[in-house]
Parts: sequence; structure tokens; C-alpha cells
Amino acid sequence: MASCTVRDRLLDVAGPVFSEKGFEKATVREICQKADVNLASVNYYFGDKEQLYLEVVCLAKEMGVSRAPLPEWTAEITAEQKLRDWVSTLVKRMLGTGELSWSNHLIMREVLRPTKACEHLIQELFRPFVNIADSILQEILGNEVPDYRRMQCVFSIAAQCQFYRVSNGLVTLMLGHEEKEIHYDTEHLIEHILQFSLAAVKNLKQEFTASEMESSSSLHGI
Amino acid sequence: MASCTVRDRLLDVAGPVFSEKGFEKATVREICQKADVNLASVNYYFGDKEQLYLEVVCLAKEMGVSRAPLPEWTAEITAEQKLRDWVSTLVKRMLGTGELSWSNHLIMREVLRPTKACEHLIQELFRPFVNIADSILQEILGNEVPDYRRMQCVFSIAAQCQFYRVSNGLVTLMLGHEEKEIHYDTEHLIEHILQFSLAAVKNLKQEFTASEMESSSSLHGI
DNA sequence: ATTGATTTTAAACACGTGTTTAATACAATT
DNA sequence: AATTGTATTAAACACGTGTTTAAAATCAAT
Repeated sequence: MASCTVRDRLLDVAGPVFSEKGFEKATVREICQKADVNLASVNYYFGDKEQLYLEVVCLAKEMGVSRAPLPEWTAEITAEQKLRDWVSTLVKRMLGTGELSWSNHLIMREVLRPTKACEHLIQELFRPFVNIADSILQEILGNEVPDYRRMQCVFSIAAQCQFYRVSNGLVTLMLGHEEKEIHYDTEHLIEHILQFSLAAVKNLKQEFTASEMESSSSLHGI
Repeated sequence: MASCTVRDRLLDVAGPVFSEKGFEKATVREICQKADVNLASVNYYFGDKEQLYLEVVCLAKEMGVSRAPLPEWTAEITAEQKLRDWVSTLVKRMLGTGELSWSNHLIMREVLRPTKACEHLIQELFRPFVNIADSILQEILGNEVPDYRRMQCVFSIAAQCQFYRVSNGLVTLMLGHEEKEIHYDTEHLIEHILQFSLAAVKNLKQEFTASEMESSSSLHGI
């Protein structure tokens, strides 16, 4: 381990445990046992179980971001490419299954059943991330499309990324393992979500530019 | 109450309680208290807490379907209208907040964290419902689009419907209550999801008919 | 009315949980 | 070396849980 103090060993161990079992079902006893630490240590260093949990969530936030970061964009990157990066990042954060994937799992738990910790996540993680998508869509859609319509699109895109994590068990049971292995790996999913969403977004833009034409320049049927 | 036997009173009361608290956090004591029944009754009539839960899930399945049913379609109904009905039905099942909405809540719990009961739900509820959407999309897309691409679209549509239930708390915290009240009521959501998805699906169809044209009839650049 | 099975009841059981405690060990400081 | 403050330990506490039990009550059939 990188850290040898009792406090740090607890933080190291608690992440995966909370991620796997959730706050309620995770027990202080299991955490202390895996950390090879006395049972009373959690209360001694963190006050109680919940404080430990809150610190773990903050840790997860930082690790989750650094694990699947957004690339740096130069000025000439197209909006479509940015959107691909955004979708790719979100899907990878959702489905990531590596050593540190516990952080993403834990964050998803917070989304599904928010606790105190969730407000912090929204402020520090979700809102900035959603705002990025909003900016990208604004590049594509322009200013004619109302803000709330654009945000609906952001949600629709995020929804697709989230689906395969939330309903992962359901998808597996519906498709069977082989089919899922073949056509539903991360890369295929990203490609599908991007294509599906881009078509929808472009259609929305067209709808508004069309109506603009209609009212400002010339006349055509109906 | 429609039923006066202890057994039926337990079934009546257990649904909302399990729906609100989940299997783990729901307590036999609370259920028995609300049913105005002795603590030992659950074990006497159902064996244990889990058996009661399984029966409640089955009940929820039946009530949920009858609560927000798909309309009967005549032969001349367009595929687009069918898809609107399908989306509308799913959104209403997801977000329904009436007297019997506990059934949908409970079913969603099973989706999020499947227990034994989930397999039954998939067989009896989800698979038939997804198959209907698949048929509708096949009407729109024709036979050129591969099965798995069509199913990806079904999932993308279902994902959007699911999002506002799963991430409801997150959406509220991101938008603020007023904004959400105005632009994110059920009807607006249905309309957005339908339009968004229809555009994406039609684009997919076009892609395949276009490539068909390319290979069969005539030539055009790249 | 009596009997026998079924249902209802209050109490207790067995277990797991987070937390606290008081004693002990350790380390640093004077 | 003594002292003082910190860290660790094993044990116990207080509470809530699902489940069981054995007695009491109720009901149906003889």
C-alpha cells in the first residue's frame, strides 16, 4: 500500500467496500478487518461511519475524474468530435471495469439513491460536466433553439450512456451473453449513441432554422 | 379495504412499504403495524419476509400493467403514432404518481438491483414490452437495418424514458424546482423523447436506404 | 356443549449492527 | 526516567432486525 497510517489504510479499503455493498450494507467490521485495523478505529479517526463514507465519496470524485478525463480541445476541433469525446468519456466512466472502477460505481450509487454526499458531487462533478455538453450542443444548435430544449437533448444523450450501467443486468438477461459480447462492447455503444444523438440534434436545429426561414425570408406550403 | 382477511391486508400494505423503503430497509414490524396485524402474521401466512416480497412483486406486475396499459391498435394506426403510445406508456409507468404508483416504483427497484423476482418480471413484462417497440421500429426501418442496430435504438428510447426516473433527484437539483415544473412535465417529456428518437431512427433508415441506392441503382461521390 | 383445528397474541430469542468505554501500549517531551 | 498526550485494543453496550414459541382465543364440526 502507498500509505501506512491507520487512517489512510481505512480510506483505501473503504472505497471498494462501500462501492460493492453500498453504505447501508457495508459494515464497519468488514472494513476494519480488511484494513487490518481495530474495530474502533473508524469512530476514532472519522467520528462515525457516515463521515468516513463522505470522505470516500470525495476521494471517488477525484479519482473518477482523473481515471477517464476529457481530452484537451484545441480551437479547430469540431463540435461533433467534442461530442464524441464527451460521450466516450461518460460511457467509459459508466462502464469502466478496471482497478479503480469502484469510484465510478460509488458515484453511480449516489446518483441512483442520493445521500448527503450527492449535492457535493453535483456541484463539483455533474454540473460542470453537463455544462460542457451544453456548450457543445450550443455550438451545433446555435442560439435559436431555447435553452430548455438544448438541455433536454443533453439529458437524452446522458440517458443513453447511463442506461447500460443502470439496466446492465436487464440488458444481459434480454440479449444473452454472446449477443451482448459481440454488439454491445464499449466502442460500439459509443458509436451508436453518438450517431443516434447527432441525428436527433441536427434534426432539431433544422426544425428551428426552417421555421426561421419560414417567418423571415419567404413562404412555402402551410 | 376490499379485503378483510389478515393475509390480504398484509399484501395490501406491504406493496407501498416495500416500494418506498426497498426490501432490505422495509421492516416486518412496520408492515404488520400498518396492517394492524400481529407481528408473527407474516411468518405464519407467508413463511418469511422474502416470500411475502415475491408475492408483492407479482402483484405489482399485474397492477402496473393494468394501470398504464398500451392502447389497442387498429390496422390503420401509423407506426409513429404507435411509437408515441409506447413512449407515453413507458414514461407514465416510470413517472406515474397516483394511488397505485407504488407498483411501478417497486418494479423499477427490481431493475436497478435485481433480486430473484426480476427474472419473472423480464419474462412476463419487459421482454414482451420491448418486443412491441422492436416491431414498431421494424415497421419504420424495414428489413435492411440489422436486428442489433434496431435493438440499440429500442434501448436508446427506453433509456430516455428511464432517465427521468433514475436520475430524477439529480435533474431536480440541476434545474431547480421551478424550471423543472415548467418544461419537464410528463407531456413535454413524451413529446421531446418522441421527436428526438424519431429523428434519430429516420436518419438510420435513410442511411441504409441510401447505401442501398448507392450499391444497387446509381453512383454518387464516395 | 365439547372437541379439535386454526388463528391470533405477547413475549422472547438469536443475531448483527454502529458505537462507546476503560484499560493498555506507545511515543514524544520535559 | 517520569510524565503526558496520543493511539490501539478487547470487551461490552444499546438497539433494531427477522424469526420462533407457547399460550390464549376463535371458530367449525360433531
